[in-house]
Parts: sequence; structure tokens; C-alpha cells
Amino acid sequence: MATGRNHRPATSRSRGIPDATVARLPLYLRALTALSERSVPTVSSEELASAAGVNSAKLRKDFSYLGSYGTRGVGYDVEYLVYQISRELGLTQDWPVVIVGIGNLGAALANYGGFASRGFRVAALIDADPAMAGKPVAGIAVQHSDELERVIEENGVSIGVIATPAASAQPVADRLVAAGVTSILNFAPTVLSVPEGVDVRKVDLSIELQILAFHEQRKSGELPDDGRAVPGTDIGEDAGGGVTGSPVAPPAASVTKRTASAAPAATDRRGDEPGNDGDLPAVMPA
Amino acid sequence: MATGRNHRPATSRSRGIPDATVARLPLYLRALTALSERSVPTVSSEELASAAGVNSAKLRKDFSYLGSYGTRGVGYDVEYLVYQISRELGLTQDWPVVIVGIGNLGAALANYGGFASRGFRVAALIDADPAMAGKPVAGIAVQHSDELERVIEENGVSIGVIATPAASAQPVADRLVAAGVTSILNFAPTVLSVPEGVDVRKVDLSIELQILAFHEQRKSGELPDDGRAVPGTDIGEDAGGGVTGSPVAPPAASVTKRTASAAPAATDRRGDEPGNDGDLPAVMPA
DNA sequence: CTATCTTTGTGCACGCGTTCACAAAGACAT
DNA sequence: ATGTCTTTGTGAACGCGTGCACAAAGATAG
Repeated sequence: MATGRNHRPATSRSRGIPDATVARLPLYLRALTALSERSVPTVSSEELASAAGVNSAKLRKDFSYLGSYGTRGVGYDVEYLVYQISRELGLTQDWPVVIVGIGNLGAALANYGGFASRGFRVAALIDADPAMAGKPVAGIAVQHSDELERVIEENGVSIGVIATPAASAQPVADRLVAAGVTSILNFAPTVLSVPEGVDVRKVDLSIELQILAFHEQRKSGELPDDGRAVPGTDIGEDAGGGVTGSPVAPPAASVTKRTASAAPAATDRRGDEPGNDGDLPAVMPA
Repeated sequence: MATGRNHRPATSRSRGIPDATVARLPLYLRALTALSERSVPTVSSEELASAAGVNSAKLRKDFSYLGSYGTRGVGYDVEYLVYQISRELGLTQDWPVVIVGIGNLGAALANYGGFASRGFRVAALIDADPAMAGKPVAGIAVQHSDELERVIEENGVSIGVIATPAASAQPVADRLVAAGVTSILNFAPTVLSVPEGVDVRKVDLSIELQILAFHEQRKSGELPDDGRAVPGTDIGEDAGGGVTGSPVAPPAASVTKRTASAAPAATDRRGDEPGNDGDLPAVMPA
């Protein structure tokens, strides 16, 4: 998963569709599209729910926000539902998208086929590196950052994708917004601050992995002891660690007055320059 | 956001840390790491919260689940908190990870630096294409799928990343699980079914973009009319559609008996082979 | 030692989301 | 036309997450 929403004061749902439901509509749409391709005429809420990996009651309630599109005793008409959900999501219109930061990730995104098939169209690829300019990626010539504003205006772009290093993300976001973009998908590991009315969604692999690690640790049963409860046996693992040697050593629990010089964290980082840690998007451009 | 959680019966939090809190810990950790590198000794909940992009009350409540690590009137000791959160997330130990599917995305992931600096280590890159075998990606030689089980066993891998096309995702997941993997990060646009006790997290760019499109549509105020209210003027847009011509035509609302031959969806898909629509991960491998 | 000031930790209330369970609606058979 | 059977749509209860607001805790000055 990408990671949660961002900003936007909870009272966001314009007409009444809950955010949680909106987030599931693409899931339903995907499942329905698959059924459509297999020429299945109708599905029950039960079948569709299991295909989408959700609870059938939840699915029915979700659909109830869109209207009564089902037929009792039969189920839902696949084609009709595909259309209704597409329309509700705004996928029946063309969405020109600009991708900023054509590194490894940006290139991967540009190549993504699911883009076009869902109403999205890559209007331009932008990179700050002059050496990239003109290079074709996914059949589209990369343009220099200078062209950003012009491209946005000419194509009426309202959705931008940021795949730059963290340091560039905020400036890029500012320029996108200034040029008229009102929705941003951010792959850089930074908190973007944007004016009211601009939507930001964040995707961060690093966070997803850390969440997995948390649950993994719990499963192995061996959650490290409380850190303060057993002051004598704490460091055991960390001290000897070679490759396993972990980034952080346990500082003293007592707080008052401890200057940075005493900070053990400075000794970690196996070879990365400090400051470069989260500097690149989860999926890093070259 | 990558997309929500998956499976796992809500009563998951082992000792008492809410899932929502766990999902935010990496955010705090990133902000704290940045402070640590700037040698800032302490932060208030207010400062840290704004750096992480959350509410300060929420942050304090989150930390309260970990214990009382703050000092009233002063704030939190940065180094100590970095350690505590790292430990809680399980980042003080080494997590060997295997990446399956070395396309565009898989390669981008392998290159990601934030991996290693957080306790994750790429143990192996696996691809089904024999031509890939031996090729170095990010300094690691790609291995053929046949090696999957051996690699997992030898390295004690418990976390797997799937970056294959959708069709391969489930078989790969099955093999991962059978070999001992208990946490999976899935980039393929499919619902994976896994046995109890295996965690799956999903990242799907396509879904994120669709959610953005929804809000974007709402902002433009022009939400298309109700779709059933105007039965006469329905097809208008779709029939003539060129590039903008949308994937779905509005089928009749009446349900009963409509065979697949009448299904308009077969006429869409601008050039994609049917079935290839969501076939690749959000960020597609070559 | 006392007073003041800052900041944490948390009790409480509210709202959103999920789930259950069932009545209503329609299909289908007789 | 009537009855049965399937499946939807939703009212209601519950639980989690969020945010407010404040008391308790400690630092700091006098």
C-alpha cells in the first residue's frame, strides 16, 4: 500500500461517498473488469466480494452509496457496474498526467500500461538533468524542468506525479501547484506542504516494509525486551553485530543534558553518507 | 497510499499498539532521523508532529503506547526515541529480503538505498526469465526462479517482495509461503490468498491515481449526471470517442437476460490485448 | 523551598467505518 | 396468481481512531 491520505479535513467527501468506500472502488473495478473480459454477465455480492478480497456486506454497503444498481435474487450486472464505478471515479474522462523525476522509478511509471487503459495519459516526462532532455522513455521524449509550467498549461494537466529525490520534492510540488496542478501523487519520502484544496497522496515503500517488519517481529514471538526493564542484558545483540549490527544503539533512558556528541546513532549507517538516508523515493531513480 | 491493509482479523495488535499507530511510527522515525543528523538533542511533540505531518495530540497518544519516553516541560530525547521506535518496529535486527520479478520496478527496488539503512538487506533477486540470470542489478546477480526456495532457506528470508506480472503473483506467493516467507509486499495488481498467519501488504499505483481522479473530478464540480436519470442521452460521449473515448459505455440499466455478445466492453481497450489490462504491477517491469 | 512556566500523558466524547442480521424485492417455478 | 427461494439494501449496534482539553510532572528561576 501506498501510505494513507494526507491533509484534507475529514469532511472531504463531497456528496456523501465515504473515503473508505472511494478507496475500495478501484478494487471492485478491477475485479469487475476481469469478469467483463471473461464475459460474465452478472455477479452476486458474495462472488464479487471474494474476488476483490473484501467482505460482502461491506461491498453491498459501498455500492449502496452509489445507488441501487443490483437486482435482488440475481446480483449485479457486470457491464453496468463497470460503467457506474468508472463514472463515479471520473475514469470516463481523460486525465493528462505529468511525471517529474525520470529516474529508475519515473521510467517504470512511464512504462506502466495500466495508466492509459484507465483514462490516464502521460502528457509529459520532466527531469532536471539536462542530459536526460530529449531521451525517449516509453516512447515519450523527456523534457527539461524549464518546460514544466508550459507543459502543464498547454495540456491542462491537473494531476502530477513526483518521483524525484526528497530534496527536490517540495520545490517541485510548489511549481506544480503554482502552474495549476491540484492533485499530487508523491513518491518522495517527505511531507509535502500544499495549499488548501490540493490533494496529496503518498506512496512509500520504506514505510510498508517497516510495517511488515513490525508484524514479522511480533510473529517470531521474540519481541526485544522492554529496553528499560532489563538494563543489564540489553545490548547483547547489538554490540557484536557485523552485518546485523543495527543502526541504533540504546541510549541511556535518563534524559537531561546529553549533547549530540554522546549520541550513539552517529556510529551506525553502514556506508551511507549521513543525510542520504531517506533522500530518494521509496523506489529510487538512478 | 499504498493500499490499506489486507487480511488479518482486526484483533491483530499483539500487545496493544493500534495498527494506525504502527503505520505512523515510520513517519516519526524518518523525522527523528533527520533531526538526529542535524544533532538536535530534543524535540517537543509539537515540533516533531509538524515535521511528520500529523497532529501533536495524535503523536503524543501514539508515543504513549510505547511508554513514557518524554520529559514534561522539555520534550523527547531524539536519540533515545529513535532507538525505541526502531526497536519497536523490529529495525534493530537484520531482515533479509528477496525480490521476485526483476523488471523495471524490481530493478528500481533493488537500487533503493533506504533499504539497507533501515535494517533491510536484499538477499536475492529472482526472475523467471532465464536470460536475466547472472545479470547484475544493483550489484547483485539475478538468479533464476529455480533458486527461490534454496535462497530463502539459506538466508532465512521471511519477507518477500513480489514485482511480477499479475498472472505470476499468486504462484510466486504460494512458493514464497511454502518456503517459509511470512510477510509479503505485493506490487502486482491482484488479490493474493495466503494462509492464516501470513501478512500481505499491497502497493498499487493505479488505485492511488484513481482515488486522486475521484477527488479531482469532485473539485472541478462537474460530476457527470446520474447515469440513469437521462436514459436518452447516454451513449453520446463514448460513441465518438477518440483518445478520450472512455473504456466503458453505459449499458442499459435493466438487467434481465443480456448475453455477453451485447457487452460493450469488448469494444474498448485502445490497443491493449484484452486481459492485459491490470496484468502488470502498478509500476511495471519491462 | 516556593512559584511559575512549559510540555507531556490521558480521560473523554465524538464520528467514521465495519459488521450483523433481517426485511423487502424481485426471479422463478408451479 | 401464488408461493418459494435467492440476494440485495439498510437499520442498528459496536469498536476503533481522532481530537479536545486539562491535570500532573518536571524544569527553571528567584
